[in-house]
Amino acid sequence: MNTNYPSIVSLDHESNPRLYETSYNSYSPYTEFTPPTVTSKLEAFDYNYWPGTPTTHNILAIPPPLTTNATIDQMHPSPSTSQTLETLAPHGSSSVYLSQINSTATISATHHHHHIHQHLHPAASSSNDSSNWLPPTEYQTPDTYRHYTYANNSFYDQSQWTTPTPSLPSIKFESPYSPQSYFESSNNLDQPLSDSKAEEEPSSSSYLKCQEQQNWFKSQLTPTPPKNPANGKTRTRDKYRIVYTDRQRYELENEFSVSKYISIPRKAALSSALALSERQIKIWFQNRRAKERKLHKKRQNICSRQLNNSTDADSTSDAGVESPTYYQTYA
DNA sequence: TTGTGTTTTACGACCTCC
DNA sequence: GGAGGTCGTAAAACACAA
Repeated sequence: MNTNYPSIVSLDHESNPRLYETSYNSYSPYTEFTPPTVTSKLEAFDYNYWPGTPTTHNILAIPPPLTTNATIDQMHPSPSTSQTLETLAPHGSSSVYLSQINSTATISATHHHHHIHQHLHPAASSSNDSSNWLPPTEYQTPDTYRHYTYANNSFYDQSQWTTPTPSLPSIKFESPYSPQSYFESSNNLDQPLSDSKAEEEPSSSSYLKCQEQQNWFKSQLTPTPPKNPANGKTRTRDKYRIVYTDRQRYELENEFSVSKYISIPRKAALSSALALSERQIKIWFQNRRAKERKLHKKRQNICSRQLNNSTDADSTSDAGVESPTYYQTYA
């Protein structure tokens, strides 16, 4: 079976482009991990591909409306619009329907993940409120496509960008985060294509635009930097701490939901995938466990108060997070 | 807008384990 | 001794009521 999958690299078509962080905030609160409702899927189009290093990802993919020949993912059929939802699974990975992003969406990708998305709808005032969604006829076709061929359970990149359709207005991705000078030197996340593919790229405006988009996306992997990252210290007078992007938090939370203690290989993988140092990953997990303990303690206090239990001597236990055995005595 | 409380990064002190 | 754990805390970022 051969199916052309449209892989879209698009500009956000909204007049006020929303950043990745905003969208995640709106339907997938990383702090609580409440699975988003089914309806929220219609707020965004996501396209994903994996040309690099190992990582784990959650993916949402909804095809553009013109892709009538797209295969519908049988595992996650759309509840309302049977022809428009699909999941995309290049290179043996799988992607998911957003409503399941926190339950069954953990994906072991074999390659680095780059992610560019397009909002198809204005944000719903609530996740169940579809009254202000744009109708499908209002979807905008992205200006460039890249086709994959699906065969033998794999996707094969045909390595050709479509000719841009009438150019979109020039949209500058002026993220408030990540000055270019910072992320340019930070890592190798600007390798969205395999080496062999890169030299095949036409030096067209669409390709340059694509690169610009990838740079923008890369900025979403890069936290607000310290003023002077070169000195090796992040706690400076200028910048006491940086703020992680929602995607970084999301991936960290995802990992935390799998295990409260991160393994060394996973730490290295996350460090690479999220453009954070291993020390930052380690400390994030330490802080996250502390938060868990704090929340658990609070819940316990409430519970014990409700039970009017006067014997509260044991209420300081750390049951929220199970420590490694050799730390339990210390704790 | 401002004041205030909470959450998020980041670290030091101190500890255990290997 | 080094890595990584908890605990406590600083300060930035954020949320929100007034």
